[in-house]
Amino acid sequence: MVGLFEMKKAAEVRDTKHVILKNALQLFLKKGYRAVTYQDLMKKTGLSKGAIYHHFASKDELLEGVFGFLLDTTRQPAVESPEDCVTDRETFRELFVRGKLAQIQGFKKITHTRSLKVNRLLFFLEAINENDGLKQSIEELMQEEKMFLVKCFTGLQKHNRLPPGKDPALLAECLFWMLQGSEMRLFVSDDYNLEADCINGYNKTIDDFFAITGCL
Amino acid sequence: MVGLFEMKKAAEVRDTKHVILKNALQLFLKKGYRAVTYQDLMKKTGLSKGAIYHHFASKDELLEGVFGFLLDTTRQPAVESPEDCVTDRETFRELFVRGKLAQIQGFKKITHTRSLKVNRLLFFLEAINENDGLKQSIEELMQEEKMFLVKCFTGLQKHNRLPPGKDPALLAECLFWMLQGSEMRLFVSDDYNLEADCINGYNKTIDDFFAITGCL
Amino acid sequence: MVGLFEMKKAAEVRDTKHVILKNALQLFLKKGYRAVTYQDLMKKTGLSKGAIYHHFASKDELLEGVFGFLLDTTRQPAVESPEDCVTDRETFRELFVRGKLAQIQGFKKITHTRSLKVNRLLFFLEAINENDGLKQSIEELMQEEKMFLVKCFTGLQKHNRLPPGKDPALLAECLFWMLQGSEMRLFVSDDYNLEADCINGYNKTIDDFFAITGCL
Amino acid sequence: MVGLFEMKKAAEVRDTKHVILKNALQLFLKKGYRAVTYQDLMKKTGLSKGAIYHHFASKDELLEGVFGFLLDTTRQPAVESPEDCVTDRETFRELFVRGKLAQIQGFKKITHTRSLKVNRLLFFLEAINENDGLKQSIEELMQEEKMFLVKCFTGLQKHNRLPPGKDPALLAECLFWMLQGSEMRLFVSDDYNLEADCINGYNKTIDDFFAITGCL
DNA sequence: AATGAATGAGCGTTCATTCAT
DNA sequence: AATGAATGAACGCTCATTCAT
Repeated sequence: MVGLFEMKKAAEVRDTKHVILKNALQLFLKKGYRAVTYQDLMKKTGLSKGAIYHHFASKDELLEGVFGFLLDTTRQPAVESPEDCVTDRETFRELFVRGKLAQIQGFKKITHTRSLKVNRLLFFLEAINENDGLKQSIEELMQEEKMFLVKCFTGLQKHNRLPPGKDPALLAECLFWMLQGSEMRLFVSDDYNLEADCINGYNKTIDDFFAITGCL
Repeated sequence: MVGLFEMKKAAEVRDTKHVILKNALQLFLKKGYRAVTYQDLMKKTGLSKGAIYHHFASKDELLEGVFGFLLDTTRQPAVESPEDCVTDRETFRELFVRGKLAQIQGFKKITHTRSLKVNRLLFFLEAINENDGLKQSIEELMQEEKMFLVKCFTGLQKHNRLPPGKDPALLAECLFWMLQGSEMRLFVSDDYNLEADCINGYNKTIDDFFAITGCL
Repeated sequence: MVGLFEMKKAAEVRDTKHVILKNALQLFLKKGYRAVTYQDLMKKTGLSKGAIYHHFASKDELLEGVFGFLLDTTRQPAVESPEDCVTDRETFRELFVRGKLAQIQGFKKITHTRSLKVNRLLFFLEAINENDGLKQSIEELMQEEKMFLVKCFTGLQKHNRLPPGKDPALLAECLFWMLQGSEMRLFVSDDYNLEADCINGYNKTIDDFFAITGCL
Repeated sequence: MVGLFEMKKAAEVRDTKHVILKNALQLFLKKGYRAVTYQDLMKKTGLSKGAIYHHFASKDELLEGVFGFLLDTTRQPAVESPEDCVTDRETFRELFVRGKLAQIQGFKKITHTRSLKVNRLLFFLEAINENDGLKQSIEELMQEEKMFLVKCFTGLQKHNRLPPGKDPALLAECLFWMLQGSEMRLFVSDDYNLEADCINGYNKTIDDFFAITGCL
């Protein structure tokens, strides 16, 4: 039967591509993009150079593929109307942390890694430097996350959880940068347990933020 | 007797070393550490490979030298007792921004550059990755800056500028990460005027922070 | 019984082979033998690598096939007894040019190309270098053409068109090399219109030759 | 003494460069430009890849260097006023053949080779194909040679060695192409003794040409 | 007959480093 | 202190070829 045959072949192709992407991502995160060589890729994937080139015509194309792969596996599905779901600190925290957790778990599933060290940032910056398209993706990703926070704080305002006169948009932006900054801490620290440390970090940042701003 | 001749020679040595450090720093910031080759260094310094190797035995040693050079030229002299000088938002802002401005100007003096793009971060992360000693330096630097902020907020508390019940240490830490995060924005943005954009960024972050926390 | 089905299959085979030969020839003439890759061949033929290898077991075998194909399509049918047909310069010119024209048109039919630049020569020399069999073919071809010219000049002599005492064989050989040489001019020139420039070139060479030798 | 020292160093550099050029030329003539690899060059020169790249930044630059080297070593000094020296066939032949002989001997001195096969032509055509600058050089070279012949035939005309009504420029051009063509014969033939076969070839071509045109 | 995934040798080139001068 | 010729390992990439399907 033709159908089955072709499906099998297509699956194998996807498999090899997937093997390359997964292993390349792990290497890129561990050593940075430039530092990873085809030698490394060959050893890690068990494939020949030619096979990798058969699927990705250049290292840059591989970078794009890996980046897309990382975003696909990592991006949580957009939450519908956070401005309605979020009614207080706990619902906000739950929503936010749940999303991050899903991201981290997707990430762990493909990298089989517990630690990141500085290298996710390094990989991102190299990507930005090498490839203008990827730079855009990263900026869009940041914008998206900021908008999500604005909606959350709009929800909190609707339920009178903000101190009088506080602008939800301003609060959202401040929290966004604080989260960015404190995420850097993870990368600088030696090593960390992804789930525990990361989630704890997010929780602490949210608690601190609510404490210093007087949100409830 | 250390004659004039020896002094002249010593001065020349320091000169050549300085020429190498300055130009290497500019290149590292522009392209990242790994991407800079001895070819680049030769063209920029006008020296031969051998001359550079004469002063720095390897690329890694050069990296350390350049990093130390960057810190030396950049680090502002510690302010004595900020907890006494800082009495309100304006004295805090003035003190903080003055320090940053001094940093930026020292930086400009050696790099002759107005823009940084993403590459300061890239350079730092590469440095962290390549060389454990440098990683420590960076962490110490961050710790130092955090302590400075704690002292400032202690000063503010002494003058009743904090809302009741707010912990100066917590406020300092939150502002620290927010500043880190918002600095990232600069690196992601295409290009920026160091003095104007940077200082504006710091001012805006401080204003926002005082606005959302209710500090005066 | 050789059914319709088998005939159809045989025709298809010949078709595919023909497609490969035709396109390979065009590529070889355009870029030279060594410079043409299977990548190029795939793109031009629309076939897969495997398909090409199915019909030609190696690149060298393909070269032989293409060369034979070029000769087959290009070689004009031998003129019977030129020593009888050629009675003066005009009959000679007509006979010679008609043959060349047939060659060129056969060539155009398979290559769909108006220009050759240096590459026919390049292709021939590469062929000679790579494959001893092909070298022989080329030498035979040249010998054949020389003999044809000898017969023509014999015809001219029979009709008293040669100055007294001139050896038809010597005249033929001289014209042959002059034609070879002046053909080189075409390859060195940037580009040329096959029919017009080529035929004009032959006509001019013949005229010049008759002028300097005093043949009629 | 500084002068001697620097002269020695300069001589060594020139030596290495010369070694590379000489060996590269031999290889290019033997196998063609594309077919020669750095592997070949390393083996033949006894130098490392890096050393070759130190002197020639790319294969194309090496090609240019080799080509210039070939022309330099090969080009005979321009004869002054051939229109005066050439008075009859023998003075013409002597002048022409002497120049060619000098060329061949210069060539032998650098290549230590007796045979060329097809490859000088192949090398030239590849050079034309790869590098537009070289194409120009070759065309200029041909033009130069043609002009030289025109001057020779002008000399012959001045001494009444041409049949009445024969144009010296036309005769020169015809002979030029005949020489080109008959040189091709050498390249197609298996192998040949440079001095003997080449010079014999030129002599024969000249004799034949004088015979068929009636020049004296 | 035809596909295209996979191989592995080898390509031109770059690089940090060494060393005689 | 400084030069720059030379090294050799490794780089990203291309190629003709094989083979299971």
